[in-house]
Amino acid sequence: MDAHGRGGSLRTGRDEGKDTRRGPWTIEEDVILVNYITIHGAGRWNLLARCAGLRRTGKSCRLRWLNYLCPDVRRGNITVEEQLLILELHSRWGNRWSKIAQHLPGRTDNEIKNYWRTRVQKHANHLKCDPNTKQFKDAMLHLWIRFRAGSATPSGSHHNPTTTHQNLTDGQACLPTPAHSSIGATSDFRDSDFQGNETDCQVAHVSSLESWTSPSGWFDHEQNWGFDGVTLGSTWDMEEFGFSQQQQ
DNA sequence: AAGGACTCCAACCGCCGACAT
DNA sequence: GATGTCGGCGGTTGGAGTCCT
Repeated sequence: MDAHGRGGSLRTGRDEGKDTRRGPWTIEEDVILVNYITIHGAGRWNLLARCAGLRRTGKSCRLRWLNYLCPDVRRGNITVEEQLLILELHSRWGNRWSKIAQHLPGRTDNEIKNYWRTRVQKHANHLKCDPNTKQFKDAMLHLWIRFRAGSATPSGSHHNPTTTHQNLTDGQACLPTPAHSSIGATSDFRDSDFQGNETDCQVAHVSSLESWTSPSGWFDHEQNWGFDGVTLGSTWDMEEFGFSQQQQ
């Protein structure tokens, strides 16, 4: 247990004026929270915490529900499609995690934030380039293509060529539905993908653009990144990608 | 097999804006 | 307008699990 009282300790809560539990949630607490929200709905978190008999702060209840207990939350690895989308959205909006999360159904801002800090930044450091640069995105694309050139599709076997853009609002991402998602399937780029590939950061080599097919239908027939009516930044269009090809 | 290093992620904190009183 | 409360956000931490030697 640390000085901040993690590990399920109790302390005097400033807000509630009574002992407030902190640290990891127990199954019993989860059950209480889920049952209460099922009956009364979410919101009014401080009141909820008191009425449900949870010795937790409203904030803690909200966080637990939104990041873990909410049935909409997708568990499992972030797919390659999601990784590429996160990369693009982050280059647009920076650390606006909640905004980014809005475009990845079932993913929480906390999860995306963790992913960015633990994986993307590490890979970027490995490649000695900024994760928001075209070079880094090209490297990611390259890896995706290499991955795809192998035996498996990057998102397991859920690629569905009939996937169509849903009726999206401006800037809304076209993502595979959760039903198509490969929960639990390892599909992200691991460290090994980056070993000894520093040159990938300089030039993304695509051997055959003709054979390009979109991950889960993310690229339309004009090879635009999968935003309805919105090409996500010129750095992602195939023309520039072809330019990269010429640079090698 | 052991233990140190590393990775991942759940959960906390502080800050800020919106809203109520 | 001032103050208090609440919800939401981004940054950070540290425990648990995994990997490596």
